[in-house]
Formats: sequence, structure tokens, C-alpha cells
Amino acid sequence: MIMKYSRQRAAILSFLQTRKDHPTAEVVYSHVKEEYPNISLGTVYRNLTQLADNGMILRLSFGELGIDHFDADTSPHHHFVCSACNSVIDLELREMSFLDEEAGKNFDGMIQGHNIYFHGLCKCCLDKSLETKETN
Amino acid sequence: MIMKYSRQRAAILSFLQTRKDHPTAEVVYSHVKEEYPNISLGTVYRNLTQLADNGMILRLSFGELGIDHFDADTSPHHHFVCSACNSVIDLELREMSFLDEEAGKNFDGMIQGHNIYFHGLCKCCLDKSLETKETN
DNA sequence: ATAATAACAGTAATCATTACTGTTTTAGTT
DNA sequence: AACTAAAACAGTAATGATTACTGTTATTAT
Repeated sequence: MIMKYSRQRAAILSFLQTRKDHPTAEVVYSHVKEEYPNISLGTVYRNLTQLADNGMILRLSFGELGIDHFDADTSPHHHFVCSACNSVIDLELREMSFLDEEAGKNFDGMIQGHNIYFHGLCKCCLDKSLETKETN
Repeated sequence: MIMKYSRQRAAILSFLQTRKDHPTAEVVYSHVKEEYPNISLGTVYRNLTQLADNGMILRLSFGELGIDHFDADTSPHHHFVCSACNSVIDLELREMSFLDEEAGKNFDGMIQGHNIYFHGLCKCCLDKSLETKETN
């Protein structure tokens, strides 16, 4: 389907490009609402989905956390999710496409790609947990 | 909380151990229902969660597919999800814990682990897609 | 046998996301 | 600049996997 320009979609993409923290649809909505007070949450979801389908942004679906996050940085990188505060952080880590080849060796279908995400404690939550241990 | 024995939980675990296809809660429910016709879906979810929390089974949460799958095989292995039929298949692939170390090099929090899942076409769906191309 | 509490069945609630509907924008064409 | 077809919109309702609640039943230790 042909994609016509829309001010709302432009604002959504533009907002996402200013952020490095991979906001959820709800966060995108609340910010774009400042510029377009009548925008609806459905519009935000529809455009995020459309942008992701066209490869202009990434939809990050981390299993445990049922909420999708969106990323305007489509260059190859990996993600970390803090298991305490749920924040999503970029990792500098080379492409791991060799995993696809290795996984394909004992598999009779066709492997097209993979998803990896790391989990643990971000610096902030790690520091907090160390403080707690010290005072006890 | 202390875990008391229950026939329902035993049946759920036992059913899961007979399967290699990583069933959903709904599938577990429909099968255990044959033995315990009065079992409720909530009981299935509660026990699957409890078993997973105690490390006796794995909860597989693949992002794109919003539905959780469960696996009684807790030995180290990886998973493949067919993007056509959504079936979940085990892969023989060595542990990749070195990824955690490598990802941690340029990261100031603590990485505790990662999840990987591969996607593509399973043998069955691959064959179907080839057939379709041939006849066109 | 008794008592404390974990687990149950059944049902209602949650909540992120998608679908639907009538109206408004966009963009190409007279 | 008006005309038209289709895409996009705002607002709202529906979906569907999962969790929470409630009164009852099963388990386990004394």
C-alpha cells in the first residue's frame, strides 16, 4: 500500500529520532500529544507498526516484558534490558550473523535470522543494590 | 512459599515431559483436561508459572508471537520459531555464554545472561513455499 | 482427628494492542 | 483552483493472553 505523508507520522518518527532510550508506544503518544493534542493512541500504534514494517525503525519485543519498545536506530547493535528497572540500553557488540550459519548446520529448515537480548542490572540499579547490601 | 503436592501440577509437568514441541498454556490445558475435566485454565497458568519459577521447566517468551510456550527440557539448547507456522523447534547449538562476556566489555552494568531465538522457515513450510514457486 | 495453609475451580479484571467507523488529509489530475 | 480516490485520522469498541479474586477443597504436619 502506498504510504502518503502524514504530519502525525512525521512527528512520531522525529520524536523517536531524538531518543536513545527506546520508548514504548505509550511514551511516544504522551510526547507527540504535546504537539498534536488530538492524536489518538491508535494512530501512534498504526504508524509505529508501519514504520517498523518499512524498516525505518525497529520494534523491540522482549519476551518477559510484555510491552514493545521502539528504536529509530536501525544500525546493527544489540540490546540490554535491566531486570530491575526494565530500561533498555544499547550495547556495542559486533554482528553475530555467524550464529545463523552455525545453528543451521544441524537443522533442515532455513534460518533467516535471530534475535538476542541481554539481561542483568544496569549501572544505576547495580549501584543501588550494592548500597543496600552495605547498610545491612 | 512452600510448595505442596498437587495432582494437577503433577499432571501438567508429566504432560509437558512427553512433548518436544513446546506447547502453549492453552494446549497444556486442553490435554490435561482429558484427565482432569474440571481443571481450570487459571490453575494451568499458575502451575506453569510456579514450575518455571522453580527452574523445573522453561517459559519461552518469543517477542513477535505474543504467546508464551513451555519446555520441560531445561538442558542447554536454543530455539527456532517458524515465521510461517509459528512452530517452535529445538536447535543443537553449543552454549553461547561467551556472548555475555563480550557484551559486557563496553557496558558498565552487570550482564547476567541472554536470550537468543532464531527465525526462518521450518522444513515443512520451506517445502511448501518451494512447491508454490515451481507451479507458478 | 485437627488445624493451618497451599491449591483448587470458576469467574472477573487487566492491559497492551488491534479492529472498526465515519470524517479529514493527502496527492495526483483535470 | 476545484475534483477525486485512497490513505490516514480521531474516537471508540473489541480482542486475547494472562493475572487476580473468592469461596471451597486437598494436603501435610502435629
